[in-house]
Amino acid sequence: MRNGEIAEAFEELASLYELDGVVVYRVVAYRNAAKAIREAGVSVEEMARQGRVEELSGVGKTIAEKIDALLETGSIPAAEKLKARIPSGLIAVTRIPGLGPKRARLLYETLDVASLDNLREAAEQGRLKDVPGFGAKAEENVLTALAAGADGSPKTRTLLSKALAIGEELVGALRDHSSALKVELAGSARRWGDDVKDLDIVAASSDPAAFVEAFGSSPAIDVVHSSGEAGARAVTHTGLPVDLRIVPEEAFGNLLQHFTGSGKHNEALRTAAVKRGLHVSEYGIADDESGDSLAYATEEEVYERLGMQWVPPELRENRGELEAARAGRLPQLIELDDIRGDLHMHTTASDGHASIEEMAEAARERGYQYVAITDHSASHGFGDDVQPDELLRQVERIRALELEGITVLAGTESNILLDGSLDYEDPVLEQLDWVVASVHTSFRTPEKEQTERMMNAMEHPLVDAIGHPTGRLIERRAPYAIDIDRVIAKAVETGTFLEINANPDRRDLNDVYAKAAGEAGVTLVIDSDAHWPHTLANMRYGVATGRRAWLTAEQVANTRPWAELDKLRKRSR
DNA sequence: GCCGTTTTCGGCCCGACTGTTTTCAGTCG
Repeated sequence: MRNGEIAEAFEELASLYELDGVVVYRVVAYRNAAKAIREAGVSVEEMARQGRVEELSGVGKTIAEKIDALLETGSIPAAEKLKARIPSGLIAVTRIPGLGPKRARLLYETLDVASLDNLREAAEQGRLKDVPGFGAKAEENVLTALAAGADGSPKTRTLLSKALAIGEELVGALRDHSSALKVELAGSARRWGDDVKDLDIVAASSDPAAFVEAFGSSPAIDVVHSSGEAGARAVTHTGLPVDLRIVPEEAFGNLLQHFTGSGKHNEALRTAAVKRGLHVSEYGIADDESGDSLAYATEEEVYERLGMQWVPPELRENRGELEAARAGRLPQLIELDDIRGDLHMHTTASDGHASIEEMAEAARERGYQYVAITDHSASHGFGDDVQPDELLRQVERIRALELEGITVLAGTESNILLDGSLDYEDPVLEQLDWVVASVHTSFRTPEKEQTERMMNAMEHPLVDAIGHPTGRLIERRAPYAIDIDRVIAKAVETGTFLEINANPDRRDLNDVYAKAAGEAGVTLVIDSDAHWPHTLANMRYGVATGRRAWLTAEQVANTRPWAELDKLRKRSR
């Protein structure tokens, strides 16, 4: 069973217990365990088999036993028992704004509301407003939410690249406002997560009223729901919620820290601070001993006051960054400027939209020293295939190029066939400078075969890197079934690089797997997979994933000049 | 239910808002 599926079972269990009314800390414990399982980076099923799940922070004896039961029988006995008493349809009811577990439970007990359909009926018949603690307003809010399309599913998220396009535009315009003192994008966008629920903008302004007014009349903003001197809540034309918060400049550091999150990072940071008699909020840090509360203008000062290094936003997920920051041992994270070349891109020979020269020139303008042209291969289909003779002609053209200031490498993104072999013969591959191997077919192959397919490909002496190793498309397609631990181990053993594909729809390897790979000693490459000259700029999403994976420049091959990278790969061993 | 620079028991972040209330519980971020 995959980590995500195990995590989901515990999230459901937490919701059921919450509806049952157990002490909140038990619910929190199950949710924390679910998060730890989801982000484990290695197979939790495998850990369970080895009796090691309690090594995960947040998993103790009780939850370990429940994991065992889940893996053995396919369900958690406690959850089955609860479902006999509490309809699981109530979980959807708790996702209606304004309704939480307590109120959903009350509706179940008084009105027999066990699903969203029941809820709609009760509200339409005017029965909701007579329940103690409810009123006309509550009933109206439920009907409004249902009419607006609330369907009890978790909130929709927006791909980071789409959210950033809007957020950077908004922030840029607000910085130009005459009253702007400080303006920053916060929240998960600042942490460079895969996707975001909303945009958080924090600001200091000499004239908050005028500033909020300017925000509300930005071209990207559709409706402003509420606004005042402290900020505003609005929605863009694309339906993305945006929160603007304003504080005095002297507390800007506290506000930025608070709204950058993550929630889990802040929670852990505050819990640790309380033990030292310090209380952290978005307004300042209160000290039990002196009795006063101090505000800080910068985040650096906030973290310093709490006795630790400033934590880069990409690391703020409560994955060990607080311990590292206290010990002064945060890694020196890779930066976009460290990248020397891009080793995965397409041209019109396959499904790209520009020539070799256009791609190379755009890369040179970005300051790169080298690029590899890696068009799709012989079995690719969709009319985008490149047959061996065509590839060899492309190699000749590349060798004959006369471009100043950039090295163009002849490469391929060769399909990994079902048996793990590539779709070019070795004599063809030997003519190339760089080989990326990727899975583009048979996504639904069972895990064992899919894993062995990829491991076989890594055994090939000419395969330099595996492209987008899990095949996921964020929000659109789940990763194919693959045992990532075995893939990582094989990458270490064979000296094959694993790619972080920087396409913002992919970001594959993801942060969790890339961190596991880095820790195991895998060398990674970060590539744009560009199909146009301008999408070479997607590199920043890959570097962000690398930063979220705690990677240093040292661990990423293409931070080196080509001659050095060349010596690092398996064919030079 | 988990966990330990205060602890193997007794805690477990902080603040704002809403709607229903005579002082606050529940929800949300």
